[in-house]
Amino acid sequence: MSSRSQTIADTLTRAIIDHRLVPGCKLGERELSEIFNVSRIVVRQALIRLADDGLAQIERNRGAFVAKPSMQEAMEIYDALTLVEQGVAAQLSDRLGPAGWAELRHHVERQRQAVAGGNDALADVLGQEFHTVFVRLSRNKVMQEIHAQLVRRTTLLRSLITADFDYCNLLDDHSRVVDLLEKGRLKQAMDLIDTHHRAVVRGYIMDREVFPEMTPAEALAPYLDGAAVPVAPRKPAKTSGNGDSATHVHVHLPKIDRAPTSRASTKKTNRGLPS
Amino acid sequence: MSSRSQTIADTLTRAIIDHRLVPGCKLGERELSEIFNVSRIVVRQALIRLADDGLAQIERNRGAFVAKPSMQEAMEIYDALTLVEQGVAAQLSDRLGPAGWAELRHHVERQRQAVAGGNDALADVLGQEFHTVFVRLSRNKVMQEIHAQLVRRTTLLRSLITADFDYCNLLDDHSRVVDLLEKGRLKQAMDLIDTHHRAVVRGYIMDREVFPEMTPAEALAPYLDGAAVPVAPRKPAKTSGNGDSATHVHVHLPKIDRAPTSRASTKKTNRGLPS
DNA sequence: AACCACAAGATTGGATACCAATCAACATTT
DNA sequence: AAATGTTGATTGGTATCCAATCTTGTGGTT
Repeated sequence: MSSRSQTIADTLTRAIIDHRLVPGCKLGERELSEIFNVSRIVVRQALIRLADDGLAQIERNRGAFVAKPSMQEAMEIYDALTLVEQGVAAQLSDRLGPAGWAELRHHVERQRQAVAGGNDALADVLGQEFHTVFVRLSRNKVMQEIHAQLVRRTTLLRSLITADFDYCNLLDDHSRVVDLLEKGRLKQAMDLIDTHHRAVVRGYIMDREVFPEMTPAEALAPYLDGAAVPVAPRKPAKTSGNGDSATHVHVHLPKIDRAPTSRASTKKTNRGLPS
Repeated sequence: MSSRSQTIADTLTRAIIDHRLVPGCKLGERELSEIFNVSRIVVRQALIRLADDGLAQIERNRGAFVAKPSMQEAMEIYDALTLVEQGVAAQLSDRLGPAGWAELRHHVERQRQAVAGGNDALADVLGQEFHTVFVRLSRNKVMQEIHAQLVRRTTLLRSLITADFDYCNLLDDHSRVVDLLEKGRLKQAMDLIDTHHRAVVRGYIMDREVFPEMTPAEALAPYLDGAAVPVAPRKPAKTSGNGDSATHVHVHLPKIDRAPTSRASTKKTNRGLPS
């Protein structure tokens, strides 16, 4: 059994990438210690882990908040992710054996069937997973961990932005990347990876503020007893600034202009996560 | 001022990359708390940070030790580093302006002068720094942090292995990488980066055990009062197994075969760090 | 009404003391 | 000598306390 602070950090990480804890949300020590029924010190250790992973930021004497990356940082994260996946692609094009290619194709096929069957939730999960499988085939655990961390941060970003892209065009990218790589057309594959990520980023419109729809206690409740995992807790981001009806609690506001500035033209919200 | 656990983690990191704390060395909570004059809790937080960075490993109910990566992990770290630097090279070849190229050339020139002047210590530092400057020019803080972390881990590796390579051949690699990149010969530059790192790794012979030559208290003493930074505390790795004269304290031994197995043909020890 | 100063409350960072569980090394017994 | 307790040391964790700092609310001033 690993340490308790680790399991709490894992739970918080889970809640963040599930968008149940949104950027800017305050993670108070006392509050969390009551939720998890541990001492404040264990909570603080968990928060240190989160901060090291870039998912939270700790401000001295102010406390910890779910990280709220700037647009600049968002671009950097996607650039880094692109760089890593391109590099892995280059390695795989040399070293990957038949079994590896088969696994990639199998995965793509499973996702295609999910899409065909209308199972959007599964398709989303598989789409996310593709990148993970891709990197795992490099058989480099260090690289895997770096990649996983970047993926978590991109997932965090998605609750801060409003997606606005042509979703369907992204569906075939995975398949084409595998094709290109296996045929040895590395350059084209790398370009496609770049385009793939750029297509996601370009559609992003970073909203000024995001309002939590529940308290940390409510957000974390589903994870506590190790019971049912919530299937699709994500809702489309509310971008209208005056939607102040619900309990907008515990959000850290810079106390300046919470004016309604973002009227995103939401062709398609990021309910379905890009992959 | 940042938190105390952060400064302690920084100090320990420093001591590790300076090879004053060697892999396997036990980092006891009570001992460190007395050294730094803080409570055990702060020390534990610092150790969590170190473990997250891959510089320490915490074993449940056993304590924290300076990380002792396997040969496999060492290869993976170098592969990851290669991948990152190749990716940065690809980005720079597109995006870097004249000022950037000038900075790189200036840096190489400074190192060359240091070598010419016989200032080996400075040359080593500059050689290490080149990679950092290189990545910084990508203007991607996320990538910088990932790279810095990998560099720290490679530095850690160097106290676990015995270098055995032709040192002089590496000296010009930096200059040639800059040349190739500026001329747009990206592929060759990337190959050279790969070769550069491979040349380092291939010369490595991983020793079975490494014995600390001082207690953590002695190792950390120079950093405590923020006073003099030790210039070159590094000694060539002792590889003869029966050199059991000094105080081999606090090392974590698996209790099996501490037999003298490594008789490295040390053409040139890694007193001067490869860069 | 806007604005500044100041006091009160809340939160964090940290110290200390204490306890249970576990591990390691030693001592004992066979 | 090997197996088996026993004991001490270390870790993981809790509870309590305290100082420093931040936030907030209050009240006076313009």
